[in-house]
Amino acid sequence: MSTAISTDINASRGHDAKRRSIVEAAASVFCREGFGGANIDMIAAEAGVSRQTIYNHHGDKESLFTFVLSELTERMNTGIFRVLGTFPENPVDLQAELTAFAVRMFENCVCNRDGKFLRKLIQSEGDRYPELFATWLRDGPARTTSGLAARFARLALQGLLDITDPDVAARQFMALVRADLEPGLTVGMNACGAEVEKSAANGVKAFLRIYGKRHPPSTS
Amino acid sequence: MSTAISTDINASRGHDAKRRSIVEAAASVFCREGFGGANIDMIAAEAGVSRQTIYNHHGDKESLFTFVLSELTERMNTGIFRVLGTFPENPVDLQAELTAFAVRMFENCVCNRDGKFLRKLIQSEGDRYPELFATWLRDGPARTTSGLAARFARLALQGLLDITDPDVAARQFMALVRADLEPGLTVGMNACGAEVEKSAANGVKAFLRIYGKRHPPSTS
DNA sequence: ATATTTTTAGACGCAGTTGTCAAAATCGTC
DNA sequence: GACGATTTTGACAACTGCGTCTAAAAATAT
Repeated sequence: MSTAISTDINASRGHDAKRRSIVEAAASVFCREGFGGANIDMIAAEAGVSRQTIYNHHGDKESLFTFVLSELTERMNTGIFRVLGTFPENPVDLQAELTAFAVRMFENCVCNRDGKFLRKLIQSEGDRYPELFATWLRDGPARTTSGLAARFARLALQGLLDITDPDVAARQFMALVRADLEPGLTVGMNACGAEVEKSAANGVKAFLRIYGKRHPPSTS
Repeated sequence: MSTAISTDINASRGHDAKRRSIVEAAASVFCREGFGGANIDMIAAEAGVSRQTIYNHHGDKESLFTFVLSELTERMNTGIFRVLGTFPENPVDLQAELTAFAVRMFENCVCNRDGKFLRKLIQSEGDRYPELFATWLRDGPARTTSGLAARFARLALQGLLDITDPDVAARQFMALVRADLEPGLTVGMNACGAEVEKSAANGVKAFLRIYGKRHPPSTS
């Protein structure tokens, strides 16, 4: 029994290393060349394994592709929810903390390697795999929006924001903090740090002009 | 001379009809399959012409692709600037007119067939053709933003808006009116009329809470 | 050290694609 | 109806890529 377990664990050392490098390489090549343009030899070369190993692990090109897609989706989602957990719950400087939150969201989810790959793969091949696409949509953006909405609702209850529809507010928040990065984001470019911070700052400022509590009119 | 000209013109009747149908079909197939996945036979079949005709017109697959891309870019840009010309200059109901403007922009540029195709082609193959991509970026989104910014600046001068940076305002306008349509737009779906109007209305309302003139505080 | 599993390398058949060619068919015009 | 231009058809060679197979090599477990 214990032997069987240790066998499993040990066998998966180099094994899983190859598995991972295959996924990385496949993501990169599929992303660069599209599903139709990618070929297994490229992926094998980039992964540093033989072509046969890829076939051993994943059967065929299509299976490899769907595996890569679901892998990236899962990774991305865990990242998103980890960052969602850092949403300012009891802010003292709402503007600064929302901006920092937005920057975290970008750097860890939207603008990193996985985010770029996933975005492009969904964009270019989403039609071909409706199930994977639906999964991504349901577990990713949809839950992100509602998670964000819930947190904005909480802030509204605390009297820090003036929100009627939290879902709309959440979508507008995402749209605003990325406004300055378009159309680069749409097109696969990854924004660098300074741009991200500027865009986030602009976006949050605008967001607070929409939903921030109006200062009671001082008798000036 | 006149014969030569008339020959040219007449010869180009069915000729240009085929030219157009080739471009349409190529756009559709490239968009669906990616450059690598598309093949000339598909395009020929969808265009209702023979494969040879495509080679006669465009030389090879790559030339056809770049031709399609520049054709779509040009079409899209003329559409955008036509709509930009309908921006409300002397609005009586700013919110309603901006909303209608946003809807026009979507229905004529972003959400129509060409818009969807161009977006997807730029997304998936933009890296491969840096020149075409740069042209698109420079003549399309960049000029759209600055054209929009100029018009917002005019409204600000008229005292109808309270804007400091018109470029930021323009980008935020675009981002807000499409906020409810994400991530569908990113992913190639075309929104239907009702969704577009709702999203535009929400976006414009938010935009005016950012940049609308504050009503002078009434002594309530 | 040995047995077992995994990986590699190379060759292979097969199917699909590209781009070319020449002859036949079609179209528009006079 | 005859003419010139365009399009179609079908065949072609060269190439590429997928997926399979086998024997050798390497890694791993016992």
